[in-house]
Amino acid sequence: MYSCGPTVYNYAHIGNLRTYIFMDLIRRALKFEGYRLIGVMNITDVGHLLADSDDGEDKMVKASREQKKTPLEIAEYYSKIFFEDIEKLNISKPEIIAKATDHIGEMISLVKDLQDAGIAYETSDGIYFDISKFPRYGCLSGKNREEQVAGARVEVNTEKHNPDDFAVWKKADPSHIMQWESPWGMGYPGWHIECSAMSRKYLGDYFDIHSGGVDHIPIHHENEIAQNEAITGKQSVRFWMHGEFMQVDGGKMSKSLGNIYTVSDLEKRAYEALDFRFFCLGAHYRKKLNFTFEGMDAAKTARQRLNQSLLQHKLSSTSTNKDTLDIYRKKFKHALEDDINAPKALGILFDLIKEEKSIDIYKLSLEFDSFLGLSLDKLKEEKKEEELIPVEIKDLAESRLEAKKQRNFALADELRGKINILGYSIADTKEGYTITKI
RNA sequence: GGCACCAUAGCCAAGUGGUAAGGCAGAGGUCUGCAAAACCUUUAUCCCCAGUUCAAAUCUGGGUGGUGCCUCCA
Repeated sequence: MYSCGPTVYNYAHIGNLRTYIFMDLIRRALKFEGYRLIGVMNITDVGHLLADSDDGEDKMVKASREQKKTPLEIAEYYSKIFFEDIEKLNISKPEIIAKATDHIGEMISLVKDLQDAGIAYETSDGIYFDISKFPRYGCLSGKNREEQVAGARVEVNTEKHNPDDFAVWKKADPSHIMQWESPWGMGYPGWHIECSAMSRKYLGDYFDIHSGGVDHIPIHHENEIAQNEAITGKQSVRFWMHGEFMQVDGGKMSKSLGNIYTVSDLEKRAYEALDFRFFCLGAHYRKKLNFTFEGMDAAKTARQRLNQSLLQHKLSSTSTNKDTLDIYRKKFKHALEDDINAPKALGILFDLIKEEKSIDIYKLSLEFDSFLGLSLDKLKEEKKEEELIPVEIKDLAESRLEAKKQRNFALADELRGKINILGYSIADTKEGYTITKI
């Protein structure tokens, strides 16, 4: 399986992350079903152009200029954050992580093969893929090229044989920060070539699954197919799987609207990364999902209750009969097999935990969690903060307990008020009380 | 302008021919001195119109509304 990974020039936002959660769900579903899996994900640290597929500045170069760091520093910094983010989200790391800059040789070699086969040609500014040599071009998106108006928004490059020909290699002028030696002088790869070169290196000419965001269908993946298949003449990818976009407040996410959020933005608002994962699990991957903080609140509460309930199952010594468990197991498996229906699977888990408390249900939930990835095996036993409660507060709580015992509720309520004002809340339990920081 | 997709309770969201999963919120209740938490119960006929069918949220046609893409984007 090959998955389009991040271009590490900025923090990953919740939309990006939804797609990686989607990738993770494919991976987990396959493993749940007992498949062995080799997953490859690229890290794009060069060659991803900003303006359009052939012209404009490289994203890495732009970030490097703006942040006054070298492209390498930019890539390292954002890669690090990316991997921290996906770890928090319980996104399993693909078996092979492939950095574009580590594979320039493979890319050059592929470009050369294309050129030697007469599929790519040289112009004054680079090597271009000739789509007239690949009649199936556009097969993935069903795009009819005749209907597209060439150059409607992009100035037509007169050296190109066809308007949709795209660069597989760009020649660099001496001032360009990132460039490598090649048969065509100094230059750098086109964005699309990296995925072809790296997927072929690790997975061969034909592999099972390729995942990515829906936005990649019309250009990036069409180009990838062209690069992969023009030479071999054979199908390269068995299944293309695309994750739908996330929207925010019913519309597009964009910087100008200020509605792009990162994991740390969510954390600042007191959500855990797993609340976001839970939120994503609530919708099918092929459907747009509307992100709102109301929705995040719902996810957060639901997850808390799920954990709470599971904790009770865990502590139970009762057992559940096998047939009942098997029915749930079967339903859950069926949901996964139905195009990875995570929302349905989640619903089944919620049905399951409503059964009578039993250790078997806890165990089965852990099985389910190997797909859901909600860290159900790491339930918080609470109480951790007990130690951090100031003595002052503890004294007030003790006084309140004493007042309660003497049925002096007026005093008890007054003391509770004081505790609240000091930033703590107190809740009574059978044994006594618990204090938590507000 | 072209191409897609979507439209299910207050909100999010499953459901692709057989009579509406799940979550959040709300309401009622249990528990509690009270409260909080927790737990239990409860809340829809599926945008509109026409058609196909014994049977439609699910299929077809026509509306209406929304979103996305057509340029880099997960």
